[in-house]
Amino acid sequence: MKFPLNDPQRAAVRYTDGPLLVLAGAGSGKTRVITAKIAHLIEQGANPAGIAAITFTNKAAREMRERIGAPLRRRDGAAAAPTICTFHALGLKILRREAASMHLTPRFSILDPGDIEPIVAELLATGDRARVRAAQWQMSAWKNALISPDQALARAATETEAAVARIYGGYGAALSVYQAVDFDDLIALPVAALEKDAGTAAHWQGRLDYLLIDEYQDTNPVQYRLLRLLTGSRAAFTAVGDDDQAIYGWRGATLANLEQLPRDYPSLKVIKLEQNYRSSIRILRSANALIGHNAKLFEKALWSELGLGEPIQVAPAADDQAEAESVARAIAALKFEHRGRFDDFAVLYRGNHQARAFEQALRAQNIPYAVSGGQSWFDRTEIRDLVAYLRLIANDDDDPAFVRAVTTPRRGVGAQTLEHLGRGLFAAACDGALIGTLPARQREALSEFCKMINSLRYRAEREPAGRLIDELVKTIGYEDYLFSSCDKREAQTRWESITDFVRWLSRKGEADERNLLELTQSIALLTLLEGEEGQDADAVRLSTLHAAKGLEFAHVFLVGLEEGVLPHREAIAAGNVDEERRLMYVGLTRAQRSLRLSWCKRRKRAGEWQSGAPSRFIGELAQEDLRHAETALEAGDAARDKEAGNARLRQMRAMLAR
DNA sequence: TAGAGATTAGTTTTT
DNA sequence: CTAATCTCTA
Repeated sequence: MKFPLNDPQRAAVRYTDGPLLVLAGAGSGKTRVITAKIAHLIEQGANPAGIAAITFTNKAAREMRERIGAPLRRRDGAAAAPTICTFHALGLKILRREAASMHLTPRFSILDPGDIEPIVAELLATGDRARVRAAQWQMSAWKNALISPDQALARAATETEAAVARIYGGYGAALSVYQAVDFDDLIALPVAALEKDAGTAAHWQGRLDYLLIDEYQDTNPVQYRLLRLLTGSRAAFTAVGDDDQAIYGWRGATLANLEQLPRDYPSLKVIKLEQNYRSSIRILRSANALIGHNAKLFEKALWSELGLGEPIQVAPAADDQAEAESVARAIAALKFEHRGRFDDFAVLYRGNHQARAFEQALRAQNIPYAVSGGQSWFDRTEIRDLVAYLRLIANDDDDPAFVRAVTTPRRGVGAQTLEHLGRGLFAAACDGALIGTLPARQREALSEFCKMINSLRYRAEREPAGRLIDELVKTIGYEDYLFSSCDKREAQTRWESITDFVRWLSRKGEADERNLLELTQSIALLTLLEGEEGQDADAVRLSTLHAAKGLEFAHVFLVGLEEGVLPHREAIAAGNVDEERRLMYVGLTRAQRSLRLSWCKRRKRAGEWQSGAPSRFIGELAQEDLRHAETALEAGDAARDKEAGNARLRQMRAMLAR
């Protein structure tokens, strides 16, 4: 084994006699344990193909694959590799095989929240996006908690909830008409398939010799059920997690899964990893002090041998712009002082929208940066356009994909023609009798469209993915469409992402030896092109706290530490401050050497200046390890006061005008 | 059908 | 106050 392991780590790697829970504190080397354990299992003679390691994000899966890659390849190059993927990717794999028992074609489409929004809007008969999203949110929560439409109706507490419950069943029906599933179904439907048929469960249990699961504290009830079904009575699994880093409660994750584990598995062995290899003593002491304010499930005390370290800086700023500027200056200074790299630095914040001020400030200082999180690469319009074609080629019941494909680029088919076709759009469009009554222009457009899709579908199983996608783009004249529908600059960048996408698909098709139809489904689960994300680029990371989990940086700037931001006001209102505290804990424990906390005295909210108070979490740290910046009144303050007064005046005038 | 102007709604985190 | 969506007009 390449890396030396400490005693508890080694114990966790070697223990394979039964279910194991590894409580891995921040920076205690949990990824090392998982990868070492996979290697250990294989050394012990396990079949690599029977091992699966499950993560929550693609990033984590990729990282683990990279870390496991080397030792595996050295052993026997051609042997089947262990499965290392996200929960959703595993669900997809299972559902592909079990689709029929769930009344689905194996070519089912996967719809993301953006695809689902119009469906839910129609069911609710509303154009109110906020309501639609709330409904999507609610139904997702029900699915993740294994609550059926009937149960939802029965227990709906408010009228709004009842209204959502009434469409919940219809939503499922709509998806099955389209032969489509949503993200939650990728876990829920495999669970249903495995529960429905003992033979199916036995099949998968037989295929899986050993299961490792990362970030166990972030599992939701459906995921736990899947875990139980897959491991069966043999219970050959290792769950790795840290209750102090549970930050996905809002997505249905529940610490009850962690509490429940020893009860469901009386023979469960628990190993704690408490030595931290990442942070200085001061950073760790503060993090421990903070998290001490939460009730704990398991007693755990992180310690470090890395030295006391620098005090943690606490600095107020006049507003978010001033905060960003001072962070940018501090980064420039530290970089100069340490001769380090830009990617030693991270700026972490609660919400994506907070990134903006920092982007501006860093750009002004010519400091390279990379924003993680934010909009997914596959969310770009042009990519969604192409993916609609792919979805339709794979699954002709996918009406939403048909609508998008047939109307982009414009080919004279609009709302009226679609109305004429009714439902089951693709079949209708290919139906000579049905379209016979349409004007010639529409009729020709539709039949040509159908011909193209059918021909591509026929060839998709026989020809390389790359060539087909290339041809598709040419056939539909997408380049011309782009350059005629938007200005040159934009068309250029969009066309570039199209060519990137085409290149990526062809490479992917060759590497995995998968055809276009098989590739189509996995696209829905991806957020980045592999190799993108400029991880090799030397740039300051701007990241949400959620997206920063699992990462580490020499210097961390934790910004926007105000009441209402962190802890977030919604969370305070909902009585969820504990999870916010864990979020802060995650942020603190990302830092290796230096940590700087900042908060804004004022912040603009919906165009209004609002005064802010420092987050209660600052007061919960180890005070002896903090160094408060001198709170000199900045010259800008007076000017800003005046501006705030002006804003109020403007608002009053606007009110009077109405 | 596209583009400009007006109006309006928004702010939590993501597979 | 933005950014995005909607609506109206050419």
